[in-house]
Amino acid sequence: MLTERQLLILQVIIDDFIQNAQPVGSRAISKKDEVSFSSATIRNEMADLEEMGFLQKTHSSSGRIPSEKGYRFYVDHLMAPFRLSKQELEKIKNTFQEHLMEYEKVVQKSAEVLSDLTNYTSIILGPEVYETRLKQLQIIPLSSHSAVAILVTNTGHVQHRSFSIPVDIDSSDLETTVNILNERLNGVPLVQLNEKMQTEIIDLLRKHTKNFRNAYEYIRAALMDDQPVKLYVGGKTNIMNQPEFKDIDKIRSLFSVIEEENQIAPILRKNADGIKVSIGHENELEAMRDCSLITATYSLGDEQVGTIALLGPTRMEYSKVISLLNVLSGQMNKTFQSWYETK
Amino acid sequence: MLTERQLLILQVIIDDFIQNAQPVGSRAISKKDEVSFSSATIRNEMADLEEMGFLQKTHSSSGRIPSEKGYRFYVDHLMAPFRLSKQELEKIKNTFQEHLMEYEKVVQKSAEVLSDLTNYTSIILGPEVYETRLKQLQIIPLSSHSAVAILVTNTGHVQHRSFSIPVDIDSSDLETTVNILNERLNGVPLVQLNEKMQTEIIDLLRKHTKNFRNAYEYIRAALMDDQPVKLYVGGKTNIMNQPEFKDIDKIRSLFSVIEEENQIAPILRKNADGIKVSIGHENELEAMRDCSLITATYSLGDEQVGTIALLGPTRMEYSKVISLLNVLSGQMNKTFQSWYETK
DNA sequence: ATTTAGCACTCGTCTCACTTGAGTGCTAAC
DNA sequence: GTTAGCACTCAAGTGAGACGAGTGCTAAAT
Repeated sequence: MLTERQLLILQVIIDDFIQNAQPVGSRAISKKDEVSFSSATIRNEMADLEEMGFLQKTHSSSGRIPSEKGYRFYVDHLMAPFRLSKQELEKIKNTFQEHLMEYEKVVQKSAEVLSDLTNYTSIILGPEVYETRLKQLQIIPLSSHSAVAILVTNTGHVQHRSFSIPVDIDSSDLETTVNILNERLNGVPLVQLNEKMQTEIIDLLRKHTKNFRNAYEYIRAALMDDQPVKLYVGGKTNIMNQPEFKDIDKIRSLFSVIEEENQIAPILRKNADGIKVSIGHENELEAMRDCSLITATYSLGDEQVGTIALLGPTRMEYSKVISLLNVLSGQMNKTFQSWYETK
Repeated sequence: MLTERQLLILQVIIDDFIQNAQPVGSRAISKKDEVSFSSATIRNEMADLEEMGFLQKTHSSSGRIPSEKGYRFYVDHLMAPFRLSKQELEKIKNTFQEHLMEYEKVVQKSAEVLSDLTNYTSIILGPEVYETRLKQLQIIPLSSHSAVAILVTNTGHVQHRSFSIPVDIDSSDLETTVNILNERLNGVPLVQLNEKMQTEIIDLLRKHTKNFRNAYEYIRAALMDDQPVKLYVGGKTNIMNQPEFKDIDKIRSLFSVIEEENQIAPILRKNADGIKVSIGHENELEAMRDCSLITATYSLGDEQVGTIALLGPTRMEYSKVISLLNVLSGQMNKTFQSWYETK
């Protein structure tokens, strides 16, 4: 167990290091107001803390820096709650002021605000589109041999796909198909769409259209194989501001992670409610081994959940970031709830 | 005027430097097969070429590197045409094989292929959406107090906007308005939409709807103030592979340029037909002062024009890039023409 | 009149020894 | 238990020397 004094010293060291990114020496600590014992005493305590794995040295005669275990302890037990400034709260509020009624835009703006207020990189994962429900399906002909299929969900999400119409498809068949689909599939979650089509609609279509298989397949293909996991990223270049990332190779590998949706998306997706902090090697991805990722969730309406995350060095302002994510996800929830209340 | 020998030497130097990114010395040149004179002779010629401004030294006793004037001369007069390899041509073709009928996707793929084949960063500016013509307008209600407005163009481009419906708007008014707009505005270029609405449609609307001003304003606002200059970027991290960009500050400022659509878009937009090469300080933007930007145009249907560009260091494989852009823009033209032929 | 060989000179880069300073660990005194 | 004192460590900075790639110039060769 740690003594009071050790707790204090650990906290001071981590706070200082988060601020200055420099190893913290015993003399520097002894000068702080909240510390009243001599540097020698502190040295002894630091040696103990190091032995316990909370601190480490960059070289044998350097000051201490927090280890990942140290950060973990800090986040779990030590960290003082952060009071966001008036301006910061104001900035967040403003994001939700202009009420454009599209979650895409709100999310994009949120990502920008987050990265702006933190100097880290924000990543927001859009909500699971497949949990949303079909509102309307439409085929709009563009020319004699092409058309665009549009799918609208209850959240106002629009998904579309152009396709060319083979000669053996009758345009009235297409129309009939769409009508039937609209009638029968309204309110069905996108994720069940395929299944429902296969089981319930096919017979109906067979009855009412000449060449049902073709028209049906075309509409299905046009709308189904999209993979709409949208990622919104803000402040990509902020990564480069952090002194721990002055190495180009590190930046490059981090960028690859951020740009590749299928690398980062599953990691963000699998978070339960609340705020989760992943420090250094707690992250799955090799490229993030000296980063911390802090995630929170938000929900759109009743069912669909998205994730907000901030990516920074392990030397992160955990306290501030967590406060920010709390406030922001709360705002998002409130806003979206008011749009999509299902009562 | 330059002598034959000077031309040869200049070409050899630039070719070599483009390959190796190292200052080229007289001895290295004299060893090349196509060069038959001694290093001393070459030194003399190099001194002359430097005096004329085509070459420069990194320090007083270093080999020569091309100046911007040197690159300019190379591009205009010296450069040997590049023969693309079978595999490269194959890769480009494959991009257009799977015929997804959406220019957005084709353009995105093209950007990826370009950056992939060059190790530079590709930037493609989407076509001027406003030159496309309105195909259909739709309002799809989401709930009692919200709806999504969808606009489809003749190119299959879909633009949408959710909005909340104020209580004083009658839903039948909305419907009537949309019907009238569709009837009257089909085929009108988006850029004229606003004007046409103001002049021709307003009277009609006044006649047929109770509270025309509101419904009309809402639809207008919902669809108009989007700014759909889409930028497709491929191979962002390629920038970091170039040895001239091992400085983080340079990378950061370049990234800012690439990410900020309104910085780079106007520059790309203002290109005439054909291929244009901007070397170093010929670029307007400060951040691009040691880059070259090579742009080409493509057209979608008959009127709308977009731009493909490659961004790399001034030490760029001009010859290869120009060949690639030629082939790719040709392919894009061909593909899009077949989709949107207006006969 | 060119072209070339030869040589002195320049400058960046690498290495090595040396210094400095921040910081530690340990011991002995308080 | 706490602190002062001191020897020790190591990173980072500095300056001298060696090296090598490359130049410019001059004088000889073609």
